[in-house]
Amino acid sequence: MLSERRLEVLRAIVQDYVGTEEPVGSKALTERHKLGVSPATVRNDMAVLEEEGFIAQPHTSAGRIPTDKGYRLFVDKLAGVKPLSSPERRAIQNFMDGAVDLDDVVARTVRLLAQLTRQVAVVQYPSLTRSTVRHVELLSLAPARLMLVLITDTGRVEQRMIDCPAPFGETSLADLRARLNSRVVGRRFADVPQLVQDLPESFESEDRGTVSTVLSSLLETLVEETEERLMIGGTANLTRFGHDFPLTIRPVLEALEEQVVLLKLLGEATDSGMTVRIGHENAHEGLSSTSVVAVGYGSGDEAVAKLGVVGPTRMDYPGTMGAVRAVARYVGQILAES
Amino acid sequence: MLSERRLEVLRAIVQDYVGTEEPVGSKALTERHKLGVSPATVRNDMAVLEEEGFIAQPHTSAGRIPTDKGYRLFVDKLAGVKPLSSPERRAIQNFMDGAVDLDDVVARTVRLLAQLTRQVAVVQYPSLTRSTVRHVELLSLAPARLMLVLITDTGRVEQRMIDCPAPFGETSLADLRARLNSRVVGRRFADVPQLVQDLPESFESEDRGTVSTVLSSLLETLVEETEERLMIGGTANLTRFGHDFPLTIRPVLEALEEQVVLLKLLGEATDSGMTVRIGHENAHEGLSSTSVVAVGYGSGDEAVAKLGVVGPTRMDYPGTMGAVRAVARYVGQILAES
DNA sequence: GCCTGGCACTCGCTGCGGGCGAGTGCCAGC
DNA sequence: GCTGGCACTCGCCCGCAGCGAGTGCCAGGC
Repeated sequence: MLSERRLEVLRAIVQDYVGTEEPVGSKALTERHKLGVSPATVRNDMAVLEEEGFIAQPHTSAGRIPTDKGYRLFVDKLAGVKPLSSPERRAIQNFMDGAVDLDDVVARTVRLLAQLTRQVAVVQYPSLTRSTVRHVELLSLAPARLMLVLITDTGRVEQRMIDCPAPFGETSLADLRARLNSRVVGRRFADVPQLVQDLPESFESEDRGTVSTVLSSLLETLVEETEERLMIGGTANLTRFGHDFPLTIRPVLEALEEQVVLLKLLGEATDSGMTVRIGHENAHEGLSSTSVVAVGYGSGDEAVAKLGVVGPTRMDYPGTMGAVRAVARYVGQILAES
Repeated sequence: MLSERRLEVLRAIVQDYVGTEEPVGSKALTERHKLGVSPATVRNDMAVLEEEGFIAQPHTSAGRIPTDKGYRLFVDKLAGVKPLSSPERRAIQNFMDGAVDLDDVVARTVRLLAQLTRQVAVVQYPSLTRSTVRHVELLSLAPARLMLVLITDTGRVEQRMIDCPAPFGETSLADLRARLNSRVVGRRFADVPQLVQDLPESFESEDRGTVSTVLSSLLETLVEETEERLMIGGTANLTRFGHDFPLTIRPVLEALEEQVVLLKLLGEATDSGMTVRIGHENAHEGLSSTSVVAVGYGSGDEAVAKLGVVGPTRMDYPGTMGAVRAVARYVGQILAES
């Protein structure tokens, strides 16, 4: 186990390195932090920290920089979550309050997060699986052509065309619409399949085919749209990455364009509480020099989606975590209100 | 007026520079192109071209690189549009044919364009103003709460909640729905306001308020949603920009995040035919070292939106223009079919 | 036993100077 | 008007030396 002071040294190294982007040496450390010991002592501590794998030297006879493992320890044990300042809180409020619809909420959230953290922001749209149904509508566009519209409690709308096996009368349509809604409104998407399972049976045989078609279309929509969308922003912040970044930035931009990768990334985050993945902890190769800070957000007590930021492993973890948490809470509130 | 050969020299310079990314000298030129004259002659021609502002030297005693003006001349007079190879055409077809809905079409188009041109692709969603109405639906969610759903011929769906001043009966609702649709289906969005102007008058006085509310909501949707959306992709290609790109890439990423900027950019492109804006011809500061190749596309004879790519001024114009044009045509076809 | 000052050593960074070579401009000749 | 020749420019590369931040180790002191 590392002594108290050695942890303190690690904390100081992380803080200084994050601030200056340059390897930090023993002398500079004792000058900038009141450790109460001499550089020589710090050097000994550093040697131990290096042996344990928490810090490393880029070259012999250069200062030390934290390793992924060092950041991990820092995040787990040494750093708290830094609450936002009240001007920042007010800024969030002002920025978010003009949002008019779900797209707008998500778009504003992305911009806000990117600005607050000065990093790349990723916001997942509220997932359908965990949402509940507000309304299901069926429109008759042509005698044998229907349109299915699904409205969620988070304000999202999905639509889909249906070609019916046989013409479907207005009354049957109204009937189906009414029964469908009475069963599923207010229920979770995940529960819908069971709830509608026996619906076709209660219809006349001539309509049964169409009803089945409609239902399977509805279920398909549920499945398909469960693959979730997301929005990213603040990619320009990648240019603050470091000096050598042609090589660094490229794989990151590529990863960011792969929605699948990002969704997986957010998906890996635990449901509750904040998740921080540092450097190689990220499964994706291109993100091995980045850290991901993610947290779930939701309109009620449960998370319906996640948001977070992607930045260099050398990032201000307490500040970033504070911003991510604050934004998630606020977005949750907004969704709950609407 | 420049002689035939001098134009030929300019063309050779552009081609070589685009290929090698390095200033091109007189000797290399005569070796790689059969100009039939000696390097000395080419030097004289280069001196003239430089005096006229078509090429420039980064440093004294280095090769020449084309200026914006040089590229402009190249694009206008010297370069054709290079048609795609048939494998490329087939690739487009394969790639686009699996698209299931409008979002998917746009998403695939972006990826395709980015891959073909190896540049940043920008695709605007089909604009509502020029689209026509396929269907308007009104749903009653609660006694005094309606939902308006608007479906376009390009497959786009917009929805909006309406709080009514007074409860609105099912029959009145059906009536309004029918009359509304009979007036606007198949018409252009731009024409809708006139077409529905006198609708409230034909209703009972007790319903008139609600009808007006619904209509104004409809008109609002039209106006609001006319502000168009777009999708971008291939930003990772920015890393191929050049050697010095921290400074180059940053303003470009920033500009790309400003949807307004991009929309303006595409908006400036002429409606028909391809538009190429080179370097400082772009109004936006951050894009002064990029060129934009844009073209309109549409489901019928008229353009409903635009798409294009953003890349370094040093780009393969004939190839890029060919790819952009081919993709635009193909997307147009797909939209027309659906 | 732990901390400290001292000391020799490492090694990346910077600046300097010279040689190289691609490229140019000019000029005289065809 | 084209060409070969020639002197010149100047950016780039390379090697070298000096500097200095930083290290590891050691002997001595609390």
